[in-house]
Amino acid sequence: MNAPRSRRERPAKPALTRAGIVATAVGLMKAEGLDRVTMRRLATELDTGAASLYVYVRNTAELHAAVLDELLGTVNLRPGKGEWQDRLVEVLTSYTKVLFDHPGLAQSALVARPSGPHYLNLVEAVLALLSEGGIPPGQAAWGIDLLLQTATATAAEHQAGDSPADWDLVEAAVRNASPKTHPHIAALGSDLLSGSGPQRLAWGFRVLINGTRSTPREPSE
Amino acid sequence: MNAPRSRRERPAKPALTRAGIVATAVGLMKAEGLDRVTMRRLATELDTGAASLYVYVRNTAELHAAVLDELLGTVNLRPGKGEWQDRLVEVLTSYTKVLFDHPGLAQSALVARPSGPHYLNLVEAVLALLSEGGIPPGQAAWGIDLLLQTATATAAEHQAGDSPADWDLVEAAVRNASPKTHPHIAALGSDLLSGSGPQRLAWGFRVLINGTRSTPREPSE
DNA sequence: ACCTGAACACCGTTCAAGT
DNA sequence: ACCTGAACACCGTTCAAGT
Repeated sequence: MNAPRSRRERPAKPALTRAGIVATAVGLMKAEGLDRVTMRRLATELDTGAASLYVYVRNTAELHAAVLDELLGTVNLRPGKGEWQDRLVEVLTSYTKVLFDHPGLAQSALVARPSGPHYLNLVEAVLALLSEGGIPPGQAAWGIDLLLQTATATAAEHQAGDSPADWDLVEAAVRNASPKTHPHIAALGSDLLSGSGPQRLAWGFRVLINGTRSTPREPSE
Repeated sequence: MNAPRSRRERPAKPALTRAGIVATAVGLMKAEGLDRVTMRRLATELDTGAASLYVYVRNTAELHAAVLDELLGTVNLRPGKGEWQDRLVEVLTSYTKVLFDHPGLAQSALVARPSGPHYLNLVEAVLALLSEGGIPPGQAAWGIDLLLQTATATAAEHQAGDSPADWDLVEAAVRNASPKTHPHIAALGSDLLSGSGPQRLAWGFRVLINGTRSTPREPSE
């Protein structure tokens, strides 16, 4: 009890810093989801007014981007042993899972192009694996966007709606497709919706890896 | 002048119907963008209160989905002559362009799974082309998701931010990547960001078509 | 049945004024 | 320089009350 304290015992309001704001935002997001990470809600959490945050953060989009990069620090960039393709799928799956586990995060990754340090580490790790696999550099340079975009979009799609009602609609639409007007949909039927999420995603990554390897960029490009 | 009219000349407020609401929403979206298609704004346009719309529309997400399907009616499903791959890329590019031309639409397509009649027509057209190309049905059934998702995500990414500031950040991040810590990023350098949007997208579609053709689904799946 | 006004519970962002 | 309260201009959705 030797440190001097202010007269009244209070939760000790810490000085505002960008790092502190982002850290609080990450905590709030883990607790309540990204859509609750609003300027006003966050300000309340920090025991201040929303206006004060604008000294450290340009706007809500930038705040969400900072939260995203923080979370990307938890992606597993060092997969186990195995073929380079398997390890690549492992990294991409880890990335997808991080987005998937935090509703709203994938959405924000699609809208505001990530460029934080943890995102760069992810890009580097994926490029290293593509290089190890002998993918031509030009194709790797364009292919990585496709790989990360697919991961991000899959995460955004598969929990954004959240509501199974949407899925019921899709299922009904496929089932009710007339063989007259939509013969191919009718023929494939439930196979269009078959497979678990992870199964389809892993297959999708293989498709992209194989396609990137075998599809040259036009000479003029 | 023979039809009976109400005493005062007024802009003739039409009775509310779901079709009328959606049509007005489409007009509003074309004029001001999807983010202005709010319940309140739309109600003002229809000269009523926001609460009235809830008789015809479950919520904002459903309204946006209806607007999306309306717009999908303008996708070109009957491309010219040429190899099936080229025609497929043409259809997908048309779809991407429709989303791209209407800010916010792609976002909404990612969040609320489309299942309207025009969307089904698009799926049918793409499946027909994959079938014509001899893609095994099982691979086509899963591949179509990948194709449409890539189109949607690309549209969402490339105009959502809208701000070139985001891109400047990415560019700076790539340029400042140290060869020590990020050797592959440094080695590829500007090639990571090279190419026009349409060039990269067309290449991406080829990657997916080639990959879908050459990547079998696991027997157990 | 359909429509309405009012209410509840929120938003992002700016700005003049204070310390 | 940093922080604040108040204001401006909005949101989605629900509900009791009217026609």
